[in-house]
Amino acid sequence: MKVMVVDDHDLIRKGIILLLESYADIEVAADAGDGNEALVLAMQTEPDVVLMDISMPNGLDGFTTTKQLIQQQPNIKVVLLTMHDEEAYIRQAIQSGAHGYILKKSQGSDLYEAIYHVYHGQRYYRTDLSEEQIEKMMKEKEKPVSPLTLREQEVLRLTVLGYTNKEIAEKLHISAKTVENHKSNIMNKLDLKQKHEMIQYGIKNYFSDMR
Amino acid sequence: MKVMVVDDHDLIRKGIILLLESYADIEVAADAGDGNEALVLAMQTEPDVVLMDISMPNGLDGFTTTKQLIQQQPNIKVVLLTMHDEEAYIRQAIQSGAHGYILKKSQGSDLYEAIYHVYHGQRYYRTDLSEEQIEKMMKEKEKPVSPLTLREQEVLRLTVLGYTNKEIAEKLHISAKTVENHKSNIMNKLDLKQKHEMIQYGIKNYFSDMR
DNA sequence: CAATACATAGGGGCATCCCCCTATCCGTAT
DNA sequence: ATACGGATAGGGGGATGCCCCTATGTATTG
Repeated sequence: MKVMVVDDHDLIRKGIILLLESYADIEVAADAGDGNEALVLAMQTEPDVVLMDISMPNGLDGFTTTKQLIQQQPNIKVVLLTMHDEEAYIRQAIQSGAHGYILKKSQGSDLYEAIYHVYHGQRYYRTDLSEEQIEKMMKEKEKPVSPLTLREQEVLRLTVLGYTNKEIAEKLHISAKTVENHKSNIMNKLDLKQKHEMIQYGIKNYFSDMR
Repeated sequence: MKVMVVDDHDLIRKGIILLLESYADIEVAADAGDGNEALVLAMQTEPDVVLMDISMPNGLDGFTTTKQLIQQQPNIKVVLLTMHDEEAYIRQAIQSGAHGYILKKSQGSDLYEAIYHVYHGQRYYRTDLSEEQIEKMMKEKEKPVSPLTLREQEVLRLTVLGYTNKEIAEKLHISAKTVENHKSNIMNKLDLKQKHEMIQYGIKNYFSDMR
């Protein structure tokens, strides 16, 4: 099985490569430090399976890269690797088309298991969520990850970062009044009464891998 | 050199162990998944060098564990491993007494370098900060990590979480006016002009490993 | 075709925040 | 002893935010 490893942390990537190479039937064909590099190297080396971290820099995160990779090489299998075990992450993983999902805290043998299963065309999601929940999410492929619209998400993100309505309005090229409306719609949709509930919802859902 | 590896992510830990074992003069004597386990195993196996992640669960993070480890075994050397390259982290590392500091994004060879140097009694801090800045921080061992007072830090933290002045005042049992004053003092101290700069400073310094 | 969702924008009004002051009390350091 | 930093609190005024309302254009969907 030809595997490519994608992770922006050099040290971690090297360690994972050694882990993979300890299996006789795995060959690490390439490794990349970001999404763009991954797309290029996948074309050149044509790996069977790509093992990819979700948190990556330069705007091209693991989800986005997975989508593009599968579009580019439809037969490629992708296993996402992350420390996050939250519904929003798993839903995004499913919607990105990833074939596998494993946690950094999981056992070393899960890594091989995941690659083996997806190589043979099987799905492999190892999370704390139940198989039923995963199945349900697979059937809801079109359901938005967030109850908020894209615009509302942008407004919320900028609000968490402390920008005033006026500043947000300038950034998004709309009027401050519209920003107010978006905020008010967010509060209604999520059935929130106080500003701090909205901020904390935003932090939890859009900044959980802040760094 | 007998080395112990401490990281709560099993997969990452196993990878790093393989990386270390590829060096002939390094022997991985033990590995631990949290701070408590690390303290116990360090007693039992007496490693020369401990390579430890900073972000760890159960309240006992890398800094705290380092302090306790050095108190328990004064001849032990600790190398901290993290993805954070920010002044606050490095200052805390210095104050915890850690002998080395390397980033997950750094090169594989830095890992060996760090262990080799601290084993031979030298300090090894590989960050984007200049050697002068590190030297300065070493001389300021007692200086608080934050330029803000404890009260200001509390106010900032609650502000980031979206609480209004009135709500913060109630939580801290002070008047809303005093909260305003603290905020204004924060802005002056940090030489900030806009609210979002303060919020983002707060996020960076008090919520960087949110999850 | 009608209904719905989404993004846009404004009016009016009240609450809150932010900024520039002044002020007191306490503890520590020079 | 005096000076300084830290925490507390208030006045006044202008800016901003938030809430309730109305309104329009577009796109999608039943």
